[in-house]
Amino acid sequence: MAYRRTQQIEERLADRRQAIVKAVRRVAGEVGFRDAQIGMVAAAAGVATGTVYRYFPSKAQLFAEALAANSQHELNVVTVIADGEGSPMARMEDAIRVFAVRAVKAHRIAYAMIAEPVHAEVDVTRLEYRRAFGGLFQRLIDEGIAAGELPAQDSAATSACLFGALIEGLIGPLAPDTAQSPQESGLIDTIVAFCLRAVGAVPARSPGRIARLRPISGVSR
Amino acid sequence: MAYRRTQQIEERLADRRQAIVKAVRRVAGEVGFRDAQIGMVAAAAGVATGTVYRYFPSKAQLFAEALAANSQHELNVVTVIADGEGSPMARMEDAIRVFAVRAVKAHRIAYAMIAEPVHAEVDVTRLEYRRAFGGLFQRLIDEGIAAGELPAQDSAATSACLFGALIEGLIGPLAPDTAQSPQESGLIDTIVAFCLRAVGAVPARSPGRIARLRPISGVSR
DNA sequence: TCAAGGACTGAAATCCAGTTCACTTCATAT
DNA sequence: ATATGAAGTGAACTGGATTTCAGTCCTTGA
Repeated sequence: MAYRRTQQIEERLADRRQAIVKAVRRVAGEVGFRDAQIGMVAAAAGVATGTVYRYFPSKAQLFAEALAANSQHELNVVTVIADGEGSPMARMEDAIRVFAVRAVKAHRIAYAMIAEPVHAEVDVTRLEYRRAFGGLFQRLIDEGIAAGELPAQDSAATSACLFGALIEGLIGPLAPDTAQSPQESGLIDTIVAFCLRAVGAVPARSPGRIARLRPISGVSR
Repeated sequence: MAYRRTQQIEERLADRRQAIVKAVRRVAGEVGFRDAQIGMVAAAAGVATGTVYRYFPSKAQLFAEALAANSQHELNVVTVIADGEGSPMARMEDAIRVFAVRAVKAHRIAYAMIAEPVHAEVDVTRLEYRRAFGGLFQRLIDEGIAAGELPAQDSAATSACLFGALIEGLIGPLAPDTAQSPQESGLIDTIVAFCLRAVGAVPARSPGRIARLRPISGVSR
C-alpha cells in the first residue's frame, strides 16, 4: 500500500466540497438556478465538470444541499431574533425587519433560494425551509394571541400569507429593485408596517428601531 | 388553381388553434407545466405532434399564449368587480374574495399559471399579468386612500405584498389543501380579513357577502 | 372525376444539459 | 526513486424532449 487518506487530503476534500457548494450559491446569485449548469458551477469552483460528481451524486442533490445550507443560515439568524427577549410583537417586528433587510441586500440570491423555479427534487428541500419559516412566524402569532396582543385568528393561514407578502414585496418580480439603498427607500418600513397591520397588531413603535440593535452574535456570515 | 381558403377552412383552423391552447390548459391543470409535453398536448387536442407546430412556432410560445389567455380571463373577472360600484374597500374585498374563490377552486391550474417553473420565455408573459394584477390592486388602494378609507401608504409596495399574501395563502405550498370545500374551511374569510387589515382598512362588513352577489355577467367561463 | 395546393402526420433528426469513464495527475509509503 | 491507489479531468455518451419534414390525406374548383 502506498496511498493513505492523510489529514491533509481529508481537509482538501472537505474544502473542495465546500467550495463547490459555495460556487452554486455564487452562480445562482448571478444567473439564477435556471441557468446554473454543472459546468458553470464547476468552473466557478475551479474544478472540472467530472469532479463535481466525485462529491455529489447529482445536480439535484448538490443544489438541494446548497439551498439547505443557505436557508438554514437565514433561518438561524431569524430564529435568534424570534426567540429573543421582548413582547411577541416586538420580536415579530424585529424578525421581519431582519429578514427583510437581508433579503433585499441579496436580492438575486434570495429570489433563487426562495422563489425561483427549480427541479422537483430541490423543491422538496425548499419546502422544508418554507415550512420552517412559516412555523416560526406562526409561533410568534400564537404567542401574540396568547399575550392578548393580537386578535384570535387562524395562525397557520395567516403566517403563510405573511410569508408570501414578505417574499413578493421584497424579492418578487413586482418588488422595486432597491439593492443599492434599501434602507433609504422606505420599502422595508412599508413592508414591516404591512405585516404588523395584517396580523392585527396595534402600531406602537417607531420604525427603524432594529438599526440600533447591536449585531447578532454567532450567526453573521 | 383548385385550393382556396374557404370560410369553412378558416373556421376549422381557428377552432383547432383554440383547441390546442385549451389542451395546454387542461394538461397543465392535470400534470402541471413541468410534465406537459408537446405530445401530450397534441393528444389532448386530438391532433398529431407535428400539427401543433403548424399553429405555434415553439412550445414556449404556445405555453405563453395559453398562460396569457387564462390570465387575461381571470384579470377580466376581477377587473369587472374592481371597476364596479361601491366604496373602494367594498370593491377590494369583493375582488379579493372572487380571486380567492376561483384560485382555490382551480388550485392546480392556478399554481401552474402563477408559480410553477416554466421556460424563461413563458415567464415574461407571466410577469406581465402579475403586473396587471398588482396594478389593479394598487389602483384600489389609491382610491381607498383618496376616499379616506385607508391611511397613506406606498401603494405599489403594498399591492405587491397583497398579491404575494394571496398567492401564498391560497395556492402556495404552505396553503392547506381545501379543494374539496373551500367555502366551509374559512380559509378565504381568513385571507380576506388578512388582506383588509394589511392595507389598513377598518373591518366593517360581515364575511361571506360575495356569496350573495348575483353572477358576474359577461365574464364567466 | 381529377388536378392542385395546403393541412396533417408521426417517425426521425436534432438539441441540450446531466452524467459517465478511460485516462492522467498527484500524494504517499516503501 | 518508484509503486500504489485515489483524486481529478473533460471529451464522449445518454436520454428525453423539442422540432423538422417527406409523404399522405383533404378540400376545393374546373
